[in-house]
This record gives sequence, C-alpha cells and structure tokens, in this order.
Amino acid sequence: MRTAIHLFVKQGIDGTTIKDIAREAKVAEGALYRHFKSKDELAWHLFSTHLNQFTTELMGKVYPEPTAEKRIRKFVEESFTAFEHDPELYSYLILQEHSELNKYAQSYVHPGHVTIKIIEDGQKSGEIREGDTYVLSSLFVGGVIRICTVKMYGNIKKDLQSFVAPVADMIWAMLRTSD
Amino acid sequence: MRTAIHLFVKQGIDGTTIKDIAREAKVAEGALYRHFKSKDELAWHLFSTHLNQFTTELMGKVYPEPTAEKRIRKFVEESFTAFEHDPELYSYLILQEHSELNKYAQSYVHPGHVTIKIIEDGQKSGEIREGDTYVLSSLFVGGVIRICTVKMYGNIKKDLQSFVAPVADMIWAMLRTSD
Amino acid sequence: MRTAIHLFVKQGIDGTTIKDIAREAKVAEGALYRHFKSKDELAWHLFSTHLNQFTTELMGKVYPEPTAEKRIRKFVEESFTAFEHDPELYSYLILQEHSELNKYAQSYVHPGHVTIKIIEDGQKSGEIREGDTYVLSSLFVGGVIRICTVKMYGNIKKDLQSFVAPVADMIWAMLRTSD
Amino acid sequence: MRTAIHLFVKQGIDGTTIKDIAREAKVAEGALYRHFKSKDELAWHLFSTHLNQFTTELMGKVYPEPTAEKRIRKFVEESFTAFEHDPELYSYLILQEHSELNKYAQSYVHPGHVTIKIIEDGQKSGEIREGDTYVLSSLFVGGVIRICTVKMYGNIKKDLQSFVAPVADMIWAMLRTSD
DNA sequence: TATGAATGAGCTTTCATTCAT
DNA sequence: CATGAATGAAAGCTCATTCAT
Repeated sequence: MRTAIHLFVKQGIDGTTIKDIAREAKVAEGALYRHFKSKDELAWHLFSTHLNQFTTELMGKVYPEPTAEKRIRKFVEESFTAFEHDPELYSYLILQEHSELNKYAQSYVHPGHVTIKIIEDGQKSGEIREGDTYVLSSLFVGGVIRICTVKMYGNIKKDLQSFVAPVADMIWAMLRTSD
Repeated sequence: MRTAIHLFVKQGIDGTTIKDIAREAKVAEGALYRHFKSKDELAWHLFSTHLNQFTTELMGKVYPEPTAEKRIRKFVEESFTAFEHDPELYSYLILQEHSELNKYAQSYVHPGHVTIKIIEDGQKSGEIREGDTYVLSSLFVGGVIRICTVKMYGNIKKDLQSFVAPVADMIWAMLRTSD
Repeated sequence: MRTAIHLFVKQGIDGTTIKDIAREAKVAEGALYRHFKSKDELAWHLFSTHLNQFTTELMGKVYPEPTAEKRIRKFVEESFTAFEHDPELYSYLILQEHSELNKYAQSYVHPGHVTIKIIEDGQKSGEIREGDTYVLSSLFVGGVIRICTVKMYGNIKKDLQSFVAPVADMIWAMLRTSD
Repeated sequence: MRTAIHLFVKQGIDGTTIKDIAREAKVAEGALYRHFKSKDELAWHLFSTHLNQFTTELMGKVYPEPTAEKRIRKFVEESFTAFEHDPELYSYLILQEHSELNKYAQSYVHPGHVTIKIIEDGQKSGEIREGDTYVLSSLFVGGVIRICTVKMYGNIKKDLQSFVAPVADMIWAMLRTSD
C-alpha cells in the first residue's frame, strides 16, 4: 500500500498500472486482488480511509484549544507536521485532486471541514471577522495547502516547522476581528 | 478543443479517450491527429499555451498598479474574473494537478510567479512584511485558488466578484508591514 | 464469424480465445470488438440469429405439406440437408448444449418447436397416435438429431440424403395411428 | 464430487472454478488437489468412471432379456429410472456434450453401444428390420435421450416412469420387422 | 492433513494511433 | 482533407495450481 501511494503520487492513479505496483512491492499482481476488488477500489480505500483518519485526528488535536487563535496555530502546526512526516501520503490525500475517484460518493471528511468549524465558532465568539465562512476558510486552508505544495516542489528550503509561528500569525492577522 | 478541456476537467486526461473527444466534438477520431501528434501533445498544448497566455495577461494587468496593495487587489480581481468567465479552462489550468504532464518540461509560467514578484517588490519597498517570499506568496495565491475550488464545488453561492474587496483586504491585512 | 463457429464447435465457447479467432481469421483482436461488445455477445449472436433463421426457414418448407406423413418426411429431408450443407453450423446450433449462453434469455425458437406443431396438428386430425405431445415430439426430433451426431463422429458412412426415405418411414411407423 | 457435478452441469466445466467448487463443498481449494491432479482430471474422472459403471450396469440389466422387444423396453425403463434417480448425474453423463474433455481418449462406453448391440442382434434374428445399424440405433437412443432433456427443461410434467410402456411400444413399432 | 494466500500465465478488453478509402 | 475500421500493445483481471503454515 505504501508502494501504491508512492506510485499514485508520482504517476497519477490512471498512470499507474497494477503491474507497476506489484513489481515495486515485490508481490504478484493477483495478490492485490485478494484484498481489493479492483484498482479503483484500492485507490479509493487508500484515499478515504487515511483521509478520514487524518481529519479525525486533526480535529482531536485542534479542538481542545481554547481560542480561535490557538486553534489556527495548532492547525498549521499539525498540518506541517503531517506533511513533513509523510509527504507522499499527505500529497495523495490533500494536495492532489482525484477526478478518477469522482465515481465514488464524494462525501469524505477533509481538513477544510476543520477550518470551517474554527471560523464559524470564531465568528460566533467575535474573535474572527465577519464574512462568508467558506471564503475565510478557503483563504486559511488554501494558504496552508499551497505552502506544502511549494515545499514539495523544492522552492521552500527550510523545515516547515520553522514557519509555524509566522504563518499562524499571518493567518491570524488576516482573520481576526480588526479593531 | 473546448470539448477536450471539458472532458479533461471532468474525467481527467488519462480518463478521457480520443473517442470520447471525437464523439462529443462530432469529428472523426483521426481528424485530431491532423492538428496534434498525440493525445498528450493535445493536453500539453491546451495547458501550456493557455496558461502562458493567461499569466502574461495577468502580469500585464497587475503590474502597472503602483502599490503592492493595489496589485494584490488587481490580482484577486483578475483571478476571480478569469475563473467566472471560463471556469472549466481555469480549472484545467490552475485548480488541477496534472501528473500526466510531468513528462514535459515543467517550467511553465504560473500565476504563482506573479504573486512572488508582487511580494518581492513589496518587501523591497517596505510595504510587505519580512519573511520567506515563497511562504508569503503561497499564502496569497493558495487562498485565491482555494476560493475558486470551493466555488466550483458549489459551497460558495454568491458571485466571486462580490468578494474581491473583502478578500483583497484580508490578504493585505495578512501581508502588510505591521506597525 | 465462420472462424468463430469453427472454433466454438471444435473447442467449445469457453475453450476458444479471442486470440484464437483473430489469428485464424487473420484480423486483429480489437477488430472483433467493433462488431460485438464481448466474446459472449459474439457467441450468442451467432447462435440466436442463425438458429432463428434456420427454424423459420424450416417451418416455411415443412408446413405447406398437406399431411403429417409428408411433413415428417420434409422435416427429415431438410434437417439432413442442412446438416450436410454446413455440418459445423448445424452442430453449433443443434447438436451442442450451450450452458455458457444460459445467462441470456433462453426463449429462442428451435426445430423442436416445428416437430411439436407437426405432432399437435397430426393428433388433432387423427393422423398421429394419442400420447403426450412432448414425448412424441422428442422421439421424433431426438432421433433426427442423434443421426447427425453419429454421422459427425464418423460412424455413419453414407450420405444422410440416402436415409431420408427409410428414416421418414420409420418415424412414421412410430407415430402414426395404429389400426 | 456431487458439488462438482452440480456446478459442471449448471455452468459448464470451463465455467466452473475450483473456488466455486471449494466454496460450495465447504472445503479448501487446495484440498481438491489431494485427490485429483487437476480440474480436468476431476471432470474426466467424474465422467468416465460413472459413465462406464452406468453403461455396464445397463448392459447387465438389458441383456438377460430374451427378445429384442423386451430389451428395448428394459433399456427405456432403466434409462428413465437412472435419469429420475439422479438427473444431474445423468445430465452430466448423457445429455451434455463435453468438448472440454476431447483431449482425453474418446473411447468411453456409452449407452448408445448398448442400443447398437440390441439392434444388431435383433437384425440377425430377424426381429428388427433391415437398415443401417447406426441409423436405427440413433433413432432409438436419440429419442430416449431427448425425452430426458425435455423433461429436464420442464416441458414434460409427469413422471417418466409412466411413459415407459408407450415409449417402448412406439420405438418397437419403429424398429420391428414389418409384415 | 487441510488451509487459503500467493503466484503468474494467460485471458478479455481497451484505446492511441494508423491508413485505405 | 476527413473518416472510422483496423491494428496490436498493453491494460485490468481471473483462476488453476502451489506451498508455507
């Protein structure tokens, strides 16, 4: 399954053959079919299971924080940590669009849902400025995602960890209620 | 070519067959080969030509603006306009990753380059806060892109045009030199 | 299609590969899929179309005959003619069971239906003895079919044509109203 | 082995997988290979052993009868009994063609051989009319087989036992020396 | 001895590309 | 030039058979 993610990220799902996966993982092609009915099912399983787990864990870590500002900071920190811990998996789950998987029900949970909740609650409590929740949330999560993408392509050199504080500060400056 | 973009966005490049395109466009399969050597060349041509043109035009509109703040605002405005004018094309150029096209030289120009220049110049002139140029740029462009993605999936209801001012303000609040 | 019938008869439907057919017919494998959605569809088309046509023609030739005795004779004659004219096709249509094709609607017309009609009408007019129509019909058609099978395996040496008269006589002796 | 026959009759030999058999019989796939070297050997064993035994028993029951007429009657009776006692096995042995098994020597004994002997001896003794032995035999055995086939497909409602006498009479009327 | 996961050859099917019409 | 049937390499998948447990 690691091999599959690796290849899916590198070559796309459609661009990866069962033979590729089997060869790289040193198993026979048929063995994959004992666990998954089809290549698409494998891709979907990898996607939905991990994404669901990741989002749930993220929620569990972010939400105990008491203020919007701290939640934002935690979200940034956890996202960067997740990316640097397993860039391939993060890329597969978050950075790539998977139009191949559109045939499956598209109601998976996504880190974007976490940011929406942070924004909503922050707006209710007056910590976060007024405005369309989805727009604010997109500015937030879109920035975090894009940083990972750019890091992946090699344009950002330093560890993302070192950017947690400034990035969180900037996002906070963007979202907080202005005086 | 419109048909091709439509199908590429809907089903992915690998997921779209020449037959699909030919049927939908009401031409023969062979006819496509008069204009493009291969399906990949078609996909690449569609991508690089339009993206290059789009970025160049964007640069031409954004850069005459005299201040960083106004450039940011113009960038947001032009991006939203482009998206709403032709969401499918914008999606093909900006919102999707095209791992299938990695075989081609990956040095195309991208709206991200425009934001990098805005940030760089703004940092030199003291208008924009210090910090890794790519990180700041990513926060900027990532937010704009994400708003389009979310709009496309239907979660943002109103015209993006109506969000130009608030979005530009927020990004400016994030990037400007704090007192 | 001739090649397909030839191989289906020789090796069974499941035992024949698309590659076999394509090689023997000197076309590419893909070419077959322009005309038939799948191998099974090819097998079914070959079966149902020809069998339907054959039965219809048989009915057209047999039924104008004025008496049961003459109809029986005509049925025997036409069956033997059909077999000797194209043993492979006849074998595919009549002599073999096709459990592979059971997935398709099994309501095709069959020469057995012709014999049932001959028997029914003959019983009504008093020419043919009483008894279960299906039983009498089976004795009739089963005998004719079996002769073709045995001929095919080489145990009957002479032309079936030379047996038309004696076979028709014997079947008539079996079925006619006894005094 | 019952399961195998059941599935072979229902789906054909090639259409039945080892997994099918193992699942239905509630044993492991590998277990079958303790008893048979291959799937084909299983199919062939099931076929040749039972058919040989059946034919031998049939011969043993039919041949003590003193006259051709009585032998015919006995043959019909025993055939119907065998079919009704175990329709699946009878179908596997007698009603179906097994082109898959053609790779094996095709010199198995078959009920048809019994009818040939009945005819031959009857012709020698003057009980049965002149004519090609194989043709007469085919009319005889073909009718009996066909009745079973039609019964199997549900078109004949009553027990075949009740047809023994009339069927034997009719076959006798067909085959006996006419005055 | 029985199990069932693993193997991999070989099957059906797809589809980018070619080319006679 | 445009067409679309034909090509055939290569894909996804199946399944008889093996073998470590």
